[in-house]
Parts: sequence; C-alpha cells; structure tokens
Amino acid sequence: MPVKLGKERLHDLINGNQLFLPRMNDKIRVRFAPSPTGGLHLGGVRTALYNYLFARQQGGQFILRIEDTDQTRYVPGAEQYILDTLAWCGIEPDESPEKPGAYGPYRQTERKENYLLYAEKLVKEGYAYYAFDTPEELEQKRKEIPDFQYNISHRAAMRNSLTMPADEVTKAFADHTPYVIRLKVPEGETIELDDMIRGKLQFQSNQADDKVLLKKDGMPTYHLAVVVDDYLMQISHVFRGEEWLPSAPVHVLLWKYLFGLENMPQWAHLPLILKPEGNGKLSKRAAAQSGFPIFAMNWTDPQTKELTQGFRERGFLPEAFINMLALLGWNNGTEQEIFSLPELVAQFSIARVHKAGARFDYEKAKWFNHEWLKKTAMSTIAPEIKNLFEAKGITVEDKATFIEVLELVKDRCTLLTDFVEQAHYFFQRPLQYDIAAIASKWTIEKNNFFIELIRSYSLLPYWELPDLENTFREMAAAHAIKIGELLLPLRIMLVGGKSGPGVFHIAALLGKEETLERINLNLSTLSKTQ
RNA sequence: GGAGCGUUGGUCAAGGGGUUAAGACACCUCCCUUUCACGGAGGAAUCACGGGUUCGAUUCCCGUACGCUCUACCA
Repeated sequence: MPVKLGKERLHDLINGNQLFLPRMNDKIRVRFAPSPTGGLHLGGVRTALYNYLFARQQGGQFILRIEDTDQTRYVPGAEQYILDTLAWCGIEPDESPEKPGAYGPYRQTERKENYLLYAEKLVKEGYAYYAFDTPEELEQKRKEIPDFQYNISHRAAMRNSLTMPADEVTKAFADHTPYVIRLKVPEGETIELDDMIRGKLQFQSNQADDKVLLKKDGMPTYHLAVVVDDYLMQISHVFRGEEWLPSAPVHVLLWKYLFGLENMPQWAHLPLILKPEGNGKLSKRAAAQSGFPIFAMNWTDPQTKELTQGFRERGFLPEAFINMLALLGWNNGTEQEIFSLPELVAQFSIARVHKAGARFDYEKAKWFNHEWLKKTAMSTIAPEIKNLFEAKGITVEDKATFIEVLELVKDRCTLLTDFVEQAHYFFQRPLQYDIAAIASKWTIEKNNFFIELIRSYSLLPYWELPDLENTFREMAAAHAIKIGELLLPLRIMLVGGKSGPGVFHIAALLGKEETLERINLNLSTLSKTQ
C-alpha cells in the first residue's frame, strides 16, 4: 500500500481515518540517518557499517535517509559526500535519495507534511500541546530557575494551550503568533526500553522534558522525525550512537502514542569512539591536534573552504578502514582481527558489541592498513599508486615492472603514500646520494672494484638477479674485499640512501643501463671527493 | 546541578564464580636479513575502590570514586 502524502493524507486525518499501515515484521529494514551538516566522522561511518552488517547478515535491507530538517545548519554538498563515503567503504544502500525505493522520499525536508500531520494528531489526542513561549521568555525562565526544564513541574507556568483559555489560543492562531508543538510527557510513569546491546533500561517520565516536536518553521525536530520516518519506512532495527540514550524515552513515548509499542523497532545504542588521549568524544579538533584523519575522505567545508584530510587521501585502503572501524567496539571472540567486508557480514553480532566507549588508536589503524597492504595483490591497486607517483612528478611507464617494484617494497609500506618514498628511485634518479656515508671509507681498491664491476656487468648476457649477485660475490673474492664493505656503497649508488630491499633485486629491476649509469655517476663524484 | 550509560595492561580486548587472566597495537630485548623493513622468539605491564553473597569473587549484588553522554525550536 503506497504511503499517502500531503493533502491527501491530511484529508484522511480530518475524516478520522487511521494513519496506520500494518507493520511488516517479517522484513528486516535498517536505516542509517545522517544529517548533512558536514563530513562523516569515524563514529558516523561506524554506525553506518554496523547498520549495514546487520542488515546484510539478516538478509534485510539497508536504507539511507537524510536528516536535513535543520535548515540553518544544512551544508550543501554534504549529502553527496555521505553517498561518496559509503560508496568508498563498499557500503551500498538498497534505498537512498539517489536510489529511491517504495518508502520515499528519503530526505526529511521532502516529507514535511507527514510530520505536521502526526504532530496535530498528537495534540488532538491530548499527547501534545501548542506552546507560544518566545525564545526570550524561555531564556528568562532558564535564568530565574536554576534547573529549569519545560516539563511536568513547569509547564503550568508557561504560555501554552494547556494553560491559556481557549479563546486566547484561538486568538493567538488568528494573529499568526509563532508556536511550537511540545510533547506532553505523562506524570509518574516508568518508561522501559529493551536495548539490544545494553538490555533492559528504565527511565522515569518525570525526568523527561516536554520536547519540542514541531518547530515554529513547521519542521519537525529529530524526535518526531525519527519516529514518524521509522514507522513510515517500516524500519525494524535502529542502531545509533550512545548520545541518543537520554532522549530514547521520548521516542518510546512517541511510539506508544503514535503507532503502538508493539510496532516499535528494536534499538541498539552504540558505544562512542573516544579521543586517543585526554577525555571525551573524538572530535575534528582532537584529530587535528593528534595529526590523524577523522573523515573517511577529504572534506572541504563549502563555507570556510577549510580542508580536512581523509583516511583515503592519507593512504588507507577502504578494506583496512572498515576493518579497523568494525573492530573498534566489536570482535568475534576469537583471535582473528583481519576481516573482509563479507567476513564481517557473516560474523557480526550485536551481542558482541562492547558497551563501553573505545579510544581511537591511530597506530593500530595503520597496522590494519599494513596488514591489508600485505594481502592485497599490487596489480589491483597499481593504478591508484601510479597516480600518487604522478602527483609527485614521477612518471611510470612499464606497468609490469611497476607492479614488480610494488610487490618488492610493499612489506615496508603502511600507507599507500609510502610507496612513493619507498620506490621512487626505481623510476627517477635519486636527487641526492648519501656519499658521506661511504666517502670516509672509500679506497682505491674499492674504486677499482667498481670500475671492474661495470665492465663485468656490461658483459653479462642476462640481467637476472642470481647472475648479478654471483658475479658480484666472485669479484669481491677476487679483489679480496669483504662483501659487506661493498654492499653499502652499491646500495647508495643505486638508491641514494641506506635502506630498501635487497640491493641485487633493485639492480635487477632497475635494468642494466640504468644500474651502470648510476654506478658510473657516483664513481666520478667519489673520485672528486678523494 | 540532574538523569542515563560505562569502568579487564598505555590502547583495542577475550574470559561472566576456581584460569599460570587469551590475543593484537605500542614499548623493550634477542634472532633472522652483511642495510632498513617484514618475519620469528622472549620481556615488562591489567581485573578502579570499599563492602556484602560464597568454601572461593576479575566474574553476582550494593555502595563509592572516576569517566563519558544528554540536559536546544541541533542532530
């Protein structure tokens, strides 16, 4: 049955028709509902991930809904960014604004009529009321009363349809006085919530306040919007951050009044991701201070033009990124730490999600990337790494050699960007050679050795690793020089520095011509310094 | 201030009445590699505190402390 919208639905309401759709309890539908007010932080991506894992595992659907009812904080481009982030992570929604399903629209601003309708229904049935208090009046109350809450104990002293005479309310409407609709929280009730992670939770209704449901601009607040949308979109399970726990009783009340508790989705409140050091929730600021990314991908604030570097641009593989994120608050109880997305789908369980918040550890995040790099075939990511080389002005021509080089150095790379540093000398002559490291121990004998090495190497019929090494060793023996004395000079001549993979491997990949030229070049520099 | 949630090494964590309290990251030592990494072996390091219940509590209960989240016409 299609969901009626707008005037059509209002008509139903006026005529007293039920606003109910039967709940399809047999279908697992999980939604991720970010607000487009900026980039997606780690916590947001993890929430999306857990939503997705659960949905996929249960053979259900994963729905992306955009919560854009706060127009004052709406950031253009943020919605696309969210879509792009999920795509990079390999988390594909079954329904989203760009891929609408049967329960659209998928942006809250496009569902405005729904909220108005349900808010009015609540008022009509005595579960909510109109409030005319101005922001100034509220501010005043907060100053006068230390722990002011708009709730059972104070609402009688406020200007609302509960306290004002009927004719005054009518007049206020006639005068177009701005108003909001607030939830009328009942007195003395215990509100229960069964959380999938935390178990049974209890809240006293007297502690809750009369939350604004519909703002004066006619837009719903989050509280009304989630409940109405989750109902209308037939959502069965809700995973969201722990920060929502205190307002959960409001949502339970709304479910009770609007759609019935028996139709309420199951809740799971996820633990928070904490700063690596110090106290508190991980924030953009904290990340910037500690020097690690917090967004999955680069995010440029359209207003301030401020760029925040993402994990992707920092050189992370999406597989490593989601693996790291999934393990921040969950594990499968074994020693396994490396999981692919399909493995996560297969093994994820909410029962094993931790209750306590987890501190983010950038070192461990890098370790995940290192592990993934080791198990990834370089041919699959070579194009991406090639771009990194080109960004540094290094051109790569031979694709086969490139992949060989990448395979050779990948064990010593933790981030994609490390490849440039670890392998640039294969494609570009070193700008500097650490001649100082060998100059002091340079001798005429060594010099002669290398002159002869050039001659022998140039006569080599094949330029293969074993030949290169054997020739070198035999010659060293013939010259009565310890091979250890010779290896470092050769390395520096070829790569410029002291570290890297086996030097004969390097020579083999560099090719005969380039190897000999580099030795020649350095030999002449060395002779000048003597 | 109030409410809610939480607390196993520095960090992520397994374990849910009897364990030498797993494992990983980071750190330290050694081995391997005539380099640097990778890899291997080992080391140091933990049940927040106080009361119960129990023959026995890291595990169950109650307090306390500490931390976090919320306390907007933001989500």
